[in-house]
Amino acid sequence: MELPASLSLLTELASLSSAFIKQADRKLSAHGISFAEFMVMHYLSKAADLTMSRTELADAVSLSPSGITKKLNPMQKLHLVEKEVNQRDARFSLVKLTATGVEIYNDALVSCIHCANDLTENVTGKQLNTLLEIFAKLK
Amino acid sequence: MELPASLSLLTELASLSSAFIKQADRKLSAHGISFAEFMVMHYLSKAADLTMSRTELADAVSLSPSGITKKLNPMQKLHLVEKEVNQRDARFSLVKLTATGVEIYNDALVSCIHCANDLTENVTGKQLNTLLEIFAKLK
DNA sequence: GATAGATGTTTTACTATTCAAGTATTAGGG
DNA sequence: CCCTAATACTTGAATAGTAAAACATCTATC
Repeated sequence: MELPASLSLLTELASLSSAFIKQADRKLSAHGISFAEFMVMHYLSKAADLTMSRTELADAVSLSPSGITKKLNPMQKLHLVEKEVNQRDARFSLVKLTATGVEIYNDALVSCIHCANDLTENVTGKQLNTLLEIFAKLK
Repeated sequence: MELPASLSLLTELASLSSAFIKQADRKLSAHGISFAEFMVMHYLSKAADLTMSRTELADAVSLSPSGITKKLNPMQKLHLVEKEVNQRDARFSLVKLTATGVEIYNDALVSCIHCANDLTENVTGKQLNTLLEIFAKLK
């Protein structure tokens, strides 16, 4: 029985991403952070004023509301990020990447780029771009 | 600062796979199974005699040795899979998809294919195959 | 054929994540 | 104004995963 390509995509995507994330985790452990924490800092580093709302951030890194709280708590204690309460509406709070956070992120970024290059060494730059284009349609 | 495509691939892969798996989980919950459990049954269903060694299976679904034990335990209680001890070497044990397991898997497969089709509706069949070819090189 | 080491699995302790319930704050209709 | 409802976040309980230690079984050497 022949299974559809869409299903293969789903299963291969799951398997590939799990392998890639494990590899990145291993590499980033040298910087004392997980891949998930790297992703938090990555999105913050690209945001205006290094600041995002918690819900935006939660969406970006695919975490639930409680998930983002629990992920950010230890990062605050390490002074990688800081919380800012919105003056107009105290329910909203903002998260900002600190100077320390920027520093650690930049170090980790170098490792993470190395890791990503290693993981993709068997495909050409053109193929990478093709992948990214198709990924954009899948969102 | 321009980030390399390899890094974008890593981050997009993580984000896409997380979204896809959550969608599949939602769909499969109607059958009382998680996507991870579906994947276990999926690999077993393709194996000769519906049987695999635990380590093969663990590798296939990207779980640690202890992870596969904990995943299989409840599935055995539900009689979806059964354990068979290897006669020659009692350290090795085999996992087999039961008749009940096959039945549940086939039902779930239909849902999962629907789900995969929905998730990939914005890309052409040709693009899907391109993705799969490049994924094969990334392994 | 005893014993040391290798190999596969399970248990234990810990981390990460989610859902549901609880808290805090704001907005809007009487 | 004040109460209700909506919104953002946090906490508590439960689930899923890992790593490391423990356990069981086999292999090979003396």
